[in-house]
Amino acid sequence: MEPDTRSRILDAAEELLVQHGLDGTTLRMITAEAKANLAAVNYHFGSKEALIEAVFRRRLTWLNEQRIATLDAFEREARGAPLKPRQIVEAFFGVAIRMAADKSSGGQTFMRLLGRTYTEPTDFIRTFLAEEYAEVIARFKAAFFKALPDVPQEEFLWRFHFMMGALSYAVSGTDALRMLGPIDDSDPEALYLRLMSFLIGGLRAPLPEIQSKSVRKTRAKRAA
Amino acid sequence: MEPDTRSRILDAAEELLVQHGLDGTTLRMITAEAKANLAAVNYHFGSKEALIEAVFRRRLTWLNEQRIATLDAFEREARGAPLKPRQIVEAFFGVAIRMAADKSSGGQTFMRLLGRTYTEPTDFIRTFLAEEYAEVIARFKAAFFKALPDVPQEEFLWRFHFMMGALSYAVSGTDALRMLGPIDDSDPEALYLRLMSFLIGGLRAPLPEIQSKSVRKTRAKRAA
DNA sequence: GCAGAATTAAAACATCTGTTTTAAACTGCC
DNA sequence: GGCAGTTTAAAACAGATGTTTTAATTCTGC
Repeated sequence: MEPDTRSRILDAAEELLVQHGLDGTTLRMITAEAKANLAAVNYHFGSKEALIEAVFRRRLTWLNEQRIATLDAFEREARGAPLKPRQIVEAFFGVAIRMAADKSSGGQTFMRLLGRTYTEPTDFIRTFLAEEYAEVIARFKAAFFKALPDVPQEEFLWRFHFMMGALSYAVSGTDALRMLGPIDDSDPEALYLRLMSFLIGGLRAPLPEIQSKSVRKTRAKRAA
Repeated sequence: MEPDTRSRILDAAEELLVQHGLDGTTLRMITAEAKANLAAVNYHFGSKEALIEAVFRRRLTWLNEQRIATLDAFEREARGAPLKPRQIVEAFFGVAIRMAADKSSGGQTFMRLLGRTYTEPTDFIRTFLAEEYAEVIARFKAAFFKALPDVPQEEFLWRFHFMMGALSYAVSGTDALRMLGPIDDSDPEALYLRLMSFLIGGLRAPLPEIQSKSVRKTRAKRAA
């Protein structure tokens, strides 16, 4: 209860949002948890939407700065040479999962919230995410294309998307995971290693032989 | 408008649920879309929860039957020998993504809904999903352990979880994907090939060297 | 110590939610 | 044709939601 009302509301909102989702979390739940008055949300943030945006911005800005800083460090070290795929994956996904592992700073809660919201954006959160991600995505696309020039752009974008999905589930909490059976998720370092192996394996997998639709049709005809 | 009220409600609900989520979809939205009366939902299904459950059950039961049937076919063909990992991935994830690609039967809508709901289960939907998945998970776990006896169980469960995440994003619609840049998602067959490559690459990646926490501590001490 | 601003508190607002009730319309069957 | 059961229609219900209003309280600079 020590911090000021505004911070208490942010923390409570973050915690509750990851548990109950954007629509499922009410202002009354938040203010009760934060031991603040109901009207305090609209006073400090203006609206529920603005509060949610503030919850995201607080952590996401920092996360993406970390990603870029890590990428910068690797590139400085490489002196113009392409990075190893492993380094790029580390800078983007490794940083994220380390943040998720950081219980003390509340990063765990946030990463679950982010992964959860990513596939179900409300209109206002979608535009917000696009802004917040624009720079970091441009940087990582460039780094990847430089590191793996033989991988077509489109192929890479899909793989990046798949990797985001794996990351999301990795940090999404264990409800879905427990369905698979008894499993230990208490070791964040182990999770980090597991996810990195998986992602790099997927990223470096042999390219599928994709033919354009028109080619497929032509060949099908010829075969017939 | 041709089919009966009950079916119209199911279709409308499925469509709206994937767009607005479980809480974000109201009965009034559903009945308006279905051109039915508000009370028809409670008349035909009893409650909103029961309607949602019906939406899931209608497709999920069929999907999991398909998965098991495909696995059965492969195992019959193998005559007791372990399946190839590629076959098992095909039976579980390939079937799912093919269902998602099937626009005519509404499978596309449903797979997006499923992927979206998987990480944010309400209590009632969590228990429902656990029931509905129990058999199929047991079957696939067994098949995988037989095919890859060198992979520790825990490692495999995590990878399976990651693969579910990749599948989820693969079918989750393209809002998140478009953030990455202009990309063509109109070819379901290409998506299928891409995802399969990625999944198998991740599944067969080198195992990470994970030490137990206690070992890590010991080594850290020794190094100091 | 006090005026003025910033913050908190409490109550009320209109609106929307899922559900229920009541009545009307339809359907199949003798 | 008329009557049972089934389905739709329309209205109303209690409760919850985000927001606003009004008043009290606390904080800040002088």
